[in-house]
Amino acid sequence: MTSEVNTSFKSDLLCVLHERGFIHQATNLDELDARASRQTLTGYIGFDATARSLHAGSLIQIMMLYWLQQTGHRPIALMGGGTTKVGDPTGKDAQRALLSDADIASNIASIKGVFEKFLRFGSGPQDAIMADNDEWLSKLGYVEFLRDYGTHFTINRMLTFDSVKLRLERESPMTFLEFNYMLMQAYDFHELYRRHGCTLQMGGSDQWGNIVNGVELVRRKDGAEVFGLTTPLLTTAAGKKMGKTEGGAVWLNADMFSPYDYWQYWRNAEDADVPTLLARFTVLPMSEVRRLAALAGAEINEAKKVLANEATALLHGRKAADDAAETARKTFEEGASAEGLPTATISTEAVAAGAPLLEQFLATGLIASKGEGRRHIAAGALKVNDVPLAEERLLTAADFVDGAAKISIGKKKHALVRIG
RNA sequence: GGAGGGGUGGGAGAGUGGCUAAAUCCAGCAGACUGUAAAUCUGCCCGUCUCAGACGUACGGUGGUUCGAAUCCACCCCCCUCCA
Repeated sequence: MTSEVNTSFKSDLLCVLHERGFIHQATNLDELDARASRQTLTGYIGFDATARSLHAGSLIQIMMLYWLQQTGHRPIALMGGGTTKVGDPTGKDAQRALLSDADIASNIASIKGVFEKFLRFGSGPQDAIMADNDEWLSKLGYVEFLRDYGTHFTINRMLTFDSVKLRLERESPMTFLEFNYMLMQAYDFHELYRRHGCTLQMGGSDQWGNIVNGVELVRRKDGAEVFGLTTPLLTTAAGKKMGKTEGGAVWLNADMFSPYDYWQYWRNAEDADVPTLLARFTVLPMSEVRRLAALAGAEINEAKKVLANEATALLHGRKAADDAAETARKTFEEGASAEGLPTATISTEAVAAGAPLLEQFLATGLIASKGEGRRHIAAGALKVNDVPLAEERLLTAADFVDGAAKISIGKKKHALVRIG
Protein backbone atom coordinates (compact mmCIF):
# COMPACT_ATOMS: atom_id res chain seq x y z
CA MET A 1 0.00 0.00 0.00
CA THR A 2 2.73 2.40 0.88
CA SER A 3 5.02 3.20 -1.97
CA GLU A 4 8.70 3.73 -1.60
CA VAL A 5 9.53 7.36 -2.03
CA ASN A 6 10.75 7.61 -5.55
CA THR A 7 13.11 10.51 -5.89
CA SER A 8 12.54 11.03 -9.57
CA PHE A 9 9.01 12.30 -9.78
CA LYS A 10 7.57 13.51 -13.04
CA SER A 11 4.96 15.84 -11.65
CA ASP A 12 5.76 19.29 -10.34
CA LEU A 13 3.53 18.60 -7.39
CA LEU A 14 5.44 15.63 -6.05
CA CYS A 15 8.82 17.03 -6.98
CA VAL A 16 8.17 20.08 -4.88
CA LEU A 17 6.57 18.25 -1.99
CA HIS A 18 9.36 15.73 -1.89
CA GLU A 19 12.15 18.24 -2.21
CA ARG A 20 10.76 20.31 0.62
CA GLY A 21 10.19 17.36 2.89
CA PHE A 22 6.43 17.18 2.95
CA ILE A 23 6.03 13.51 2.12
CA HIS A 24 5.84 10.91 4.82
CA GLN A 25 3.52 8.17 3.63
CA ALA A 26 1.35 7.81 0.58
CA THR A 27 -0.92 5.36 -1.15
CA ASN A 28 0.37 4.53 -4.62
CA LEU A 29 2.73 7.42 -5.13
CA ASP A 30 3.65 6.39 -8.64
CA GLU A 31 0.11 6.54 -9.90
CA LEU A 32 -0.50 9.81 -8.09
CA ASP A 33 2.63 11.17 -9.74
CA ALA A 34 1.48 10.04 -13.15
CA ARG A 35 -1.91 11.64 -12.76
CA ALA A 36 -0.57 14.85 -11.32
CA SER A 37 1.73 15.21 -14.28
CA ARG A 38 -1.02 14.96 -16.89
CA GLN A 39 -4.14 16.45 -15.31
CA THR A 40 -5.40 18.92 -12.78
CA LEU A 41 -6.08 17.18 -9.51
CA THR A 42 -8.35 18.25 -6.71
CA GLY A 43 -7.02 17.58 -3.25
CA TYR A 44 -8.19 18.42 0.25
CA ILE A 45 -7.15 18.67 3.84
CA GLY A 46 -9.53 18.81 6.75
CA PHE A 47 -9.13 21.25 9.63
CA ASP A 48 -10.67 20.98 13.06
CA ALA A 49 -12.62 23.90 14.37
CA THR A 50 -11.70 23.45 18.01
CA ALA A 51 -10.23 26.92 18.45
CA ARG A 52 -10.75 30.43 17.19
CA SER A 53 -7.58 30.26 15.16
CA LEU A 54 -5.36 27.63 13.63
CA HIS A 55 -1.85 27.58 15.02
CA ALA A 56 1.59 26.99 13.59
CA GLY A 57 1.07 23.23 13.85
CA SER A 58 -1.46 23.47 11.01
CA LEU A 59 0.87 25.49 8.88
CA ILE A 60 2.44 22.47 7.26
CA GLN A 61 -0.97 21.39 6.00
CA ILE A 62 -1.71 24.87 4.72
CA MET A 63 1.60 24.86 2.87
CA MET A 64 0.63 21.58 1.22
CA LEU A 65 -2.52 23.20 -0.11
CA TYR A 66 -0.44 26.17 -1.20
CA TRP A 67 1.93 24.00 -3.23
CA LEU A 68 -0.93 21.98 -4.60
CA GLN A 69 -2.31 25.16 -6.10
CA GLN A 70 1.09 26.53 -7.13
CA THR A 71 1.82 23.39 -9.10
CA GLY A 72 -1.40 23.69 -11.04
CA HIS A 73 -3.98 21.82 -9.01
CA ARG A 74 -7.10 22.67 -7.09
CA PRO A 75 -7.06 22.73 -3.29
CA ILE A 76 -10.04 22.32 -1.01
CA ALA A 77 -9.81 23.60 2.53
CA LEU A 78 -12.34 21.54 4.42
CA MET A 79 -13.62 23.00 7.65
CA GLY A 80 -14.54 20.26 10.07
CA GLY A 81 -17.77 21.82 11.23
CA GLY A 82 -19.44 18.44 11.45
CA THR A 83 -16.54 16.31 12.59
CA THR A 84 -15.63 18.78 15.32
CA LYS A 85 -19.03 18.10 16.84
CA VAL A 86 -17.87 14.54 17.34
CA GLY A 87 -14.23 15.13 18.20
CA ASP A 88 -11.21 13.46 16.66
CA PRO A 89 -9.87 10.87 19.10
CA THR A 90 -6.53 10.66 17.27
CA GLY A 91 -3.64 11.21 19.57
CA LYS A 92 -5.78 11.95 22.57
CA ASP A 93 -5.87 9.73 25.59
CA ALA A 94 -9.15 11.06 26.82
CA GLN A 95 -12.24 12.51 25.27
CA ARG A 96 -12.33 16.25 25.07
CA ALA A 97 -15.19 18.43 26.14
CA LEU A 98 -17.60 18.84 23.27
CA LEU A 99 -18.07 22.25 21.72
CA SER A 100 -21.43 23.82 21.12
CA ASP A 101 -22.66 24.38 17.57
CA ALA A 102 -22.41 28.13 18.08
CA ASP A 103 -18.79 27.88 19.23
CA ILE A 104 -17.90 25.77 16.23
CA ALA A 105 -19.56 28.13 13.80
CA SER A 106 -17.79 31.11 15.29
CA ASN A 107 -14.46 29.28 15.25
CA ILE A 108 -14.86 28.47 11.60
CA ALA A 109 -15.68 32.07 10.76
CA SER A 110 -12.55 33.13 12.57
CA ILE A 111 -10.32 30.49 10.98
CA LYS A 112 -11.36 30.96 7.37
CA GLY A 113 -9.43 34.17 6.82
CA VAL A 114 -6.07 32.46 7.09
CA PHE A 115 -6.62 30.43 3.96
CA GLU A 116 -7.19 33.53 1.92
CA LYS A 117 -3.62 34.52 2.69
CA PHE A 118 -2.22 31.36 1.15
CA LEU A 119 -4.74 30.33 -1.47
CA ARG A 120 -6.50 31.95 -4.37
CA PHE A 121 -10.22 31.31 -4.19
CA GLY A 122 -12.64 31.66 -7.01
CA SER A 123 -14.50 29.63 -9.56
CA GLY A 124 -11.72 28.86 -12.00
CA PRO A 125 -10.49 25.29 -12.49
CA GLN A 126 -7.53 25.79 -10.19
CA ASP A 127 -9.15 28.16 -7.75
CA ALA A 128 -9.39 26.96 -4.19
CA ILE A 129 -12.64 25.86 -2.63
CA MET A 130 -13.74 26.28 0.97
CA ALA A 131 -16.07 23.59 2.22
CA ASP A 132 -17.60 22.62 5.54
CA ASN A 133 -18.43 19.01 6.22
CA ASP A 134 -21.28 19.99 8.50
CA GLU A 135 -23.15 20.64 5.27
CA TRP A 136 -23.43 16.95 4.54
CA LEU A 137 -22.68 15.23 7.83
CA SER A 138 -25.51 16.85 9.72
CA LYS A 139 -27.98 15.68 7.10
CA LEU A 140 -27.10 12.03 7.34
CA GLY A 141 -29.85 9.75 8.51
CA TYR A 142 -28.65 7.23 11.08
CA VAL A 143 -30.21 4.05 9.77
CA GLU A 144 -29.57 4.96 6.19
CA PHE A 145 -25.95 5.79 6.93
CA LEU A 146 -25.45 2.52 8.75
CA ARG A 147 -26.89 0.54 5.85
CA ASP A 148 -25.02 2.39 3.14
CA TYR A 149 -21.68 2.88 4.81
CA GLY A 150 -21.56 0.83 8.00
CA THR A 151 -21.26 -2.30 5.95
CA HIS A 152 -17.89 -1.16 4.62
CA PHE A 153 -16.21 -0.89 7.97
CA THR A 154 -15.35 -3.85 10.12
CA ILE A 155 -14.86 -3.50 13.82
CA ASN A 156 -11.92 -5.86 13.53
CA ARG A 157 -10.14 -3.42 11.28
CA MET A 158 -11.09 -0.34 13.21
CA LEU A 159 -9.64 -1.82 16.37
CA THR A 160 -6.24 -2.02 14.68
CA PHE A 161 -6.00 1.73 14.11
CA ASP A 162 -3.59 3.56 16.34
CA SER A 163 -6.12 6.07 17.54
CA VAL A 164 -8.26 3.24 18.89
CA LYS A 165 -5.41 0.98 19.99
CA LEU A 166 -3.86 3.71 22.10
CA ARG A 167 -7.05 4.17 24.05
CA LEU A 168 -7.54 0.48 24.53
CA GLU A 169 -3.97 -0.02 25.67
CA ARG A 170 -4.17 2.82 28.11
CA GLU A 171 -7.48 1.49 29.30
CA SER A 172 -8.89 4.91 28.66
CA PRO A 173 -12.49 4.69 27.57
CA MET A 174 -13.35 5.58 24.02
CA THR A 175 -16.97 6.38 23.47
CA PHE A 176 -19.00 5.20 20.53
CA LEU A 177 -19.27 8.81 19.50
CA GLU A 178 -15.52 9.13 19.05
CA PHE A 179 -15.33 5.70 17.50
CA ASN A 180 -17.55 7.04 14.73
CA TYR A 181 -15.22 9.86 13.89
CA MET A 182 -13.27 7.81 11.42
CA LEU A 183 -16.40 6.83 9.52
CA MET A 184 -17.34 10.45 9.21
CA GLN A 185 -13.94 11.47 7.96
CA ALA A 186 -13.97 8.65 5.45
CA TYR A 187 -17.38 9.76 4.32
CA ASP A 188 -16.01 13.25 3.73
CA PHE A 189 -13.66 11.95 1.08
CA HIS A 190 -16.48 10.13 -0.65
CA GLU A 191 -18.62 13.26 -0.57
CA LEU A 192 -15.84 15.47 -1.90
CA TYR A 193 -15.10 12.97 -4.63
CA ARG A 194 -18.69 13.10 -5.77
CA ARG A 195 -19.12 16.84 -5.43
CA HIS A 196 -15.79 18.05 -6.73
CA GLY A 197 -14.01 15.07 -8.24
CA CYS A 198 -11.57 15.26 -5.36
CA THR A 199 -9.03 12.45 -5.58
CA LEU A 200 -6.44 13.32 -2.98
CA GLN A 201 -6.56 13.71 0.75
CA MET A 202 -3.55 15.00 2.59
CA GLY A 203 -2.89 15.43 6.28
CA GLY A 204 -0.50 14.88 9.14
CA SER A 205 0.97 11.45 9.69
CA ASP A 206 -1.39 10.92 12.60
CA GLN A 207 -4.23 11.07 10.11
CA TRP A 208 -2.95 8.12 8.09
CA GLY A 209 -5.55 5.70 9.37
CA ASN A 210 -8.40 8.11 8.78
CA ILE A 211 -7.14 8.90 5.31
CA VAL A 212 -6.76 5.28 4.29
CA ASN A 213 -10.32 4.65 5.42
CA GLY A 214 -11.48 7.36 3.07
CA VAL A 215 -9.45 6.02 0.18
CA GLU A 216 -10.97 2.60 0.67
CA LEU A 217 -14.48 3.92 1.04
CA VAL A 218 -14.28 5.79 -2.24
CA ARG A 219 -12.95 2.66 -3.93
CA ARG A 220 -15.87 0.64 -2.63
CA LYS A 221 -18.65 3.16 -3.11
CA ASP A 222 -17.46 4.85 -6.26
CA GLY A 223 -15.12 2.28 -7.75
CA ALA A 224 -12.44 4.89 -8.13
CA GLU A 225 -8.83 5.04 -7.08
CA VAL A 226 -8.14 8.06 -4.95
CA PHE A 227 -4.99 8.90 -3.04
CA GLY A 228 -3.74 9.66 0.42
CA LEU A 229 -0.60 11.50 1.34
CA THR A 230 0.69 12.38 4.79
CA THR A 231 3.32 14.78 6.06
CA PRO A 232 5.86 13.90 8.71
CA LEU A 233 4.86 14.84 12.20
CA LEU A 234 6.56 18.12 12.78
CA THR A 235 8.62 18.37 15.88
CA THR A 236 11.45 20.69 16.69
CA ALA A 237 14.95 19.34 17.08
CA ALA A 238 14.24 19.28 20.80
CA GLY A 239 11.39 16.91 20.13
CA LYS A 240 8.68 19.35 21.00
CA LYS A 241 5.55 19.78 19.03
CA MET A 242 5.64 22.60 16.54
CA GLY A 243 3.54 25.59 17.20
CA LYS A 244 3.75 25.75 20.94
CA THR A 245 5.67 28.36 22.78
CA GLU A 246 6.05 29.55 26.35
CA GLY A 247 2.88 31.57 26.37
CA GLY A 248 0.86 28.95 24.56
CA ALA A 249 0.12 28.32 20.94
CA VAL A 250 1.55 30.25 18.02
CA TRP A 251 -1.75 31.39 16.55
CA LEU A 252 -2.05 32.34 12.95
CA ASN A 253 -4.71 35.00 13.51
CA ALA A 254 -3.04 38.38 13.94
CA ASP A 255 -5.40 39.47 16.70
CA MET A 256 -4.34 36.51 18.81
CA PHE A 257 -0.62 36.55 18.05
CA SER A 258 0.87 39.69 16.62
CA PRO A 259 2.99 39.70 13.44
CA TYR A 260 5.90 40.89 15.57
CA ASP A 261 5.53 37.91 17.92
CA TYR A 262 5.13 35.66 14.92
CA TRP A 263 8.36 36.98 13.44
CA GLN A 264 10.09 36.43 16.77
CA TYR A 265 8.81 32.88 16.92
CA TRP A 266 10.67 32.00 13.74
CA ARG A 267 13.67 34.12 14.60
CA ASN A 268 14.13 32.08 17.79
CA ALA A 269 14.17 28.73 16.02
CA GLU A 270 16.87 26.35 17.10
CA ASP A 271 19.85 26.07 14.77
CA ALA A 272 19.16 22.46 14.00
CA ASP A 273 15.64 23.22 12.80
CA VAL A 274 16.55 25.98 10.39
CA PRO A 275 17.05 23.88 7.25
CA THR A 276 13.72 22.07 7.53
CA LEU A 277 11.85 25.19 8.53
CA LEU A 278 13.18 27.09 5.54
CA ALA A 279 12.18 24.34 3.17
CA ARG A 280 8.73 23.91 4.58
CA PHE A 281 7.62 27.33 5.67
CA THR A 282 9.12 29.63 3.10
CA VAL A 283 8.66 29.54 -0.63
CA LEU A 284 12.25 30.50 -1.38
CA PRO A 285 13.86 28.51 -4.20
CA MET A 286 15.51 25.40 -2.84
CA SER A 287 18.92 26.58 -4.03
CA GLU A 288 18.56 29.55 -1.70
CA VAL A 289 17.26 27.33 1.08
CA ARG A 290 20.32 25.12 0.76
CA ARG A 291 22.66 28.09 0.77
CA LEU A 292 21.11 29.50 3.94
CA ALA A 293 20.96 26.12 5.60
CA ALA A 294 24.67 25.68 5.09
CA LEU A 295 25.54 28.75 7.16
CA ALA A 296 27.34 27.72 10.31
CA GLY A 297 27.99 29.20 13.72
CA ALA A 298 26.71 32.71 14.35
CA GLU A 299 26.13 33.16 10.62
CA ILE A 300 23.04 31.03 10.86
CA ASN A 301 21.38 34.03 12.46
CA GLU A 302 21.16 35.49 8.99
CA ALA A 303 19.26 32.42 7.88
CA LYS A 304 16.92 32.77 10.85
CA LYS A 305 16.14 36.34 9.88
CA VAL A 306 15.33 35.29 6.35
CA LEU A 307 13.17 32.50 7.74
CA ALA A 308 11.31 34.95 9.97
CA ASN A 309 10.90 37.46 7.14
CA GLU A 310 9.62 34.96 4.64
CA ALA A 311 7.34 33.05 6.97
CA THR A 312 5.83 36.25 8.32
CA ALA A 313 5.38 37.69 4.84
CA LEU A 314 3.47 34.61 3.72
CA LEU A 315 0.99 34.90 6.55
CA HIS A 316 0.78 38.60 7.34
CA GLY A 317 2.09 40.20 4.18
CA ARG A 318 5.44 41.67 3.19
CA LYS A 319 4.77 44.98 4.88
CA ALA A 320 4.06 43.43 8.26
CA ALA A 321 7.15 41.26 7.91
CA ASP A 322 9.35 44.24 7.10
CA ASP A 323 7.94 46.17 10.02
CA ALA A 324 8.55 43.30 12.39
CA ALA A 325 12.09 42.86 11.08
CA GLU A 326 12.79 46.56 11.51
CA THR A 327 11.37 46.60 15.02
CA ALA A 328 13.52 43.60 15.88
CA ARG A 329 16.61 45.12 14.30
CA LYS A 330 16.30 48.35 16.27
CA THR A 331 15.45 46.57 19.48
CA PHE A 332 18.05 43.83 19.38
CA GLU A 333 20.82 45.19 17.25
CA GLU A 334 20.77 48.84 18.22
CA GLY A 335 19.34 48.34 21.65
CA ALA A 336 17.07 51.25 20.88
CA SER A 337 13.43 51.81 21.51
CA ALA A 338 11.49 50.89 18.44
CA GLU A 339 8.05 51.39 17.06
CA GLY A 340 6.09 48.22 16.77
CA LEU A 341 6.68 46.93 20.25
CA PRO A 342 3.71 46.54 22.55
CA THR A 343 3.04 49.98 23.96
CA ALA A 344 1.42 51.45 27.03
CA THR A 345 0.66 55.14 27.29
CA ILE A 346 0.93 57.29 30.37
CA SER A 347 0.22 60.97 30.96
CA THR A 348 2.86 63.50 31.95
CA GLU A 349 0.86 64.28 35.07
CA ALA A 350 0.81 60.64 36.09
CA VAL A 351 4.57 60.45 35.81
CA ALA A 352 4.96 63.63 37.81
CA ALA A 353 2.61 62.24 40.44
CA GLY A 354 4.70 59.11 40.76
CA ALA A 355 3.77 56.07 38.67
CA PRO A 356 4.94 52.68 39.91
CA LEU A 357 7.00 50.98 37.22
CA LEU A 358 5.44 47.62 37.87
CA GLU A 359 2.09 49.02 36.78
CA GLN A 360 3.60 49.73 33.40
CA PHE A 361 5.05 46.27 33.09
CA LEU A 362 1.59 45.01 33.90
CA ALA A 363 -0.08 47.34 31.40
CA THR A 364 2.08 46.11 28.53
CA GLY A 365 1.48 42.49 29.36
CA LEU A 366 5.13 41.78 30.11
CA ILE A 367 4.16 40.45 33.52
CA ALA A 368 0.91 38.96 34.71
CA SER A 369 0.94 40.32 38.25
CA LYS A 370 2.98 42.56 40.47
CA GLY A 371 4.00 39.55 42.48
CA GLU A 372 5.47 38.00 39.38
CA GLY A 373 7.20 41.28 38.63
CA ARG A 374 8.81 41.41 42.05
CA ARG A 375 10.12 37.92 41.70
CA HIS A 376 11.60 38.89 38.36
CA ILE A 377 13.22 41.94 39.89
CA ALA A 378 14.84 39.68 42.45
CA ALA A 379 16.23 37.62 39.57
CA GLY A 380 17.46 40.75 37.80
CA ALA A 381 15.20 40.20 34.83
CA LEU A 382 13.32 43.48 34.62
CA LYS A 383 14.99 46.36 32.80
CA VAL A 384 14.24 49.96 31.98
CA ASN A 385 16.13 51.17 28.94
CA ASP A 386 18.29 48.06 29.25
CA VAL A 387 19.34 48.85 32.81
CA PRO A 388 18.35 46.11 35.24
CA LEU A 389 16.02 47.21 37.98
CA ALA A 390 17.68 46.72 41.35
CA GLU A 391 14.46 47.31 43.21
CA GLU A 392 10.92 48.41 42.77
CA ARG A 393 10.66 52.09 41.97
CA LEU A 394 8.61 54.77 40.31
CA LEU A 395 8.81 55.75 36.70
CA THR A 396 10.49 59.14 36.37
CA ALA A 397 10.77 61.73 33.66
CA ALA A 398 14.44 60.78 33.30
CA ASP A 399 13.42 57.35 32.03
CA PHE A 400 11.97 58.79 28.87
CA VAL A 401 14.03 59.18 25.77
CA ASP A 402 12.18 60.95 22.98
CA GLY A 403 8.94 60.50 24.84
CA ALA A 404 9.28 56.76 25.32
CA ALA A 405 10.85 54.42 27.84
CA LYS A 406 11.78 50.90 26.87
CA ILE A 407 10.91 48.29 29.47
CA SER A 408 11.98 44.69 29.13
CA ILE A 409 11.73 41.35 30.80
CA GLY A 410 14.64 39.12 30.04
CA LYS A 411 16.56 39.66 26.87
CA LYS A 412 13.81 39.01 24.42
CA LYS A 413 10.59 40.62 25.50
CA HIS A 414 10.36 44.35 25.21
CA ALA A 415 7.68 47.00 25.34
CA LEU A 416 7.40 50.76 25.33
CA VAL A 417 5.87 53.19 27.75
CA ARG A 418 5.00 56.36 25.90
CA ILE A 419 4.12 59.73 27.25
CA GLY A 420 0.89 60.94 25.75
C1' G B 1 -26.40 -5.44 40.26
C1' G B 2 -21.87 -7.75 43.23
C1' A B 3 -16.46 -7.69 44.68
C1' G B 4 -11.98 -5.14 44.60
C1' G B 5 -8.77 -0.77 43.06
C1' G B 6 -8.41 4.40 42.21
C1' G B 7 -9.44 10.08 41.73
C1' U B 8 -3.12 14.90 44.50
C1' G B 9 -0.51 21.18 41.68
C1' G B 10 0.25 22.13 33.50
C1' G B 11 1.80 16.60 32.98
C1' A B 12 3.93 12.26 35.44
C1' G B 13 4.04 10.77 40.41
C1' A B 14 5.24 10.65 46.19
C1' G B 15 2.74 11.45 50.54
C1' U B 16 -1.81 7.75 54.96
C1' G B 17 -3.41 12.94 61.42
C1' G B 18 0.54 18.26 62.84
C1' C B 19 7.43 19.39 60.77
C1' U B 20 2.84 19.80 53.89
C1' A B 21 1.45 25.01 49.62
C1' A B 22 2.36 19.29 49.54
C1' A B 23 8.97 15.07 47.82
C1' U B 24 10.90 14.01 42.93
C1' C B 25 10.91 14.30 37.63
C1' C B 26 9.19 16.70 33.05
C1' A B 27 7.38 21.06 31.00
C1' G B 28 7.45 26.53 31.84
C1' C B 29 9.83 31.44 33.36
C1' A B 30 14.27 34.13 34.61
C1' G B 31 19.83 34.80 35.55
C1' A B 32 24.99 33.46 33.95
C1' C B 33 27.63 31.84 29.44
C1' U B 34 26.42 32.78 24.08
C1' G B 35 24.83 34.06 18.41
C1' U B 36 17.61 36.88 20.15
C1' A B 37 20.69 29.15 19.14
C1' A B 38 21.92 24.53 21.74
C1' A B 39 24.20 22.35 25.95
C1' U B 40 25.48 23.45 30.99
C1' C B 41 25.14 25.76 35.80
C1' U B 42 21.86 28.84 39.14
C1' G B 43 17.16 30.86 40.91
C1' C B 44 11.72 30.89 40.53
C1' C B 45 7.55 28.01 39.56
C1' C B 46 -1.02 27.91 43.41
C1' G B 47 -2.90 33.18 43.61
C1' U B 48 -2.77 38.11 45.39
C1' C B 49 -0.43 41.80 48.22
C1' U B 50 2.54 46.59 51.56
C1' C B 51 7.07 39.97 49.03
C1' A B 52 13.46 37.53 53.58
C1' G B 53 6.74 38.54 55.39
C1' A B 54 1.16 38.35 55.18
C1' C B 55 -3.40 36.77 53.55
C1' G B 56 -6.52 33.71 50.37
C1' U B 57 -7.43 29.31 48.05
C1' A B 58 -5.90 23.83 47.23
C1' C B 59 -5.17 17.16 47.23
C1' G B 60 -13.07 14.41 42.96
C1' G B 61 -17.83 16.61 45.87
C1' U B 62 -20.58 17.39 50.48
C1' G B 63 -20.85 16.81 55.49
C1' G B 64 -18.45 14.94 60.05
C1' U B 65 -14.47 13.35 63.89
C1' U B 66 -10.27 16.27 65.90
C1' C B 67 -7.00 21.59 69.14
C1' G B 68 -5.40 20.22 63.99
C1' A B 69 -7.12 16.23 57.92
C1' A B 70 -4.60 15.45 51.30
C1' U B 71 -4.23 11.91 55.27
C1' C B 72 -9.67 9.20 59.77
C1' C B 73 -15.41 8.48 59.20
C1' A B 74 -20.25 8.92 56.31
C1' C B 75 -22.80 9.82 51.98
C1' C B 76 -22.44 11.21 46.81
C1' C B 77 -19.99 11.65 41.82
C1' C B 78 -16.49 9.77 38.26
C1' C B 79 -12.86 6.09 36.40
C1' C B 80 -10.54 1.08 36.18
C1' U B 81 -10.47 -4.41 36.89
C1' C B 82 -13.01 -8.93 37.75
C1' C B 83 -17.81 -11.36 38.41
C1' A B 84 -23.27 -11.42 37.01
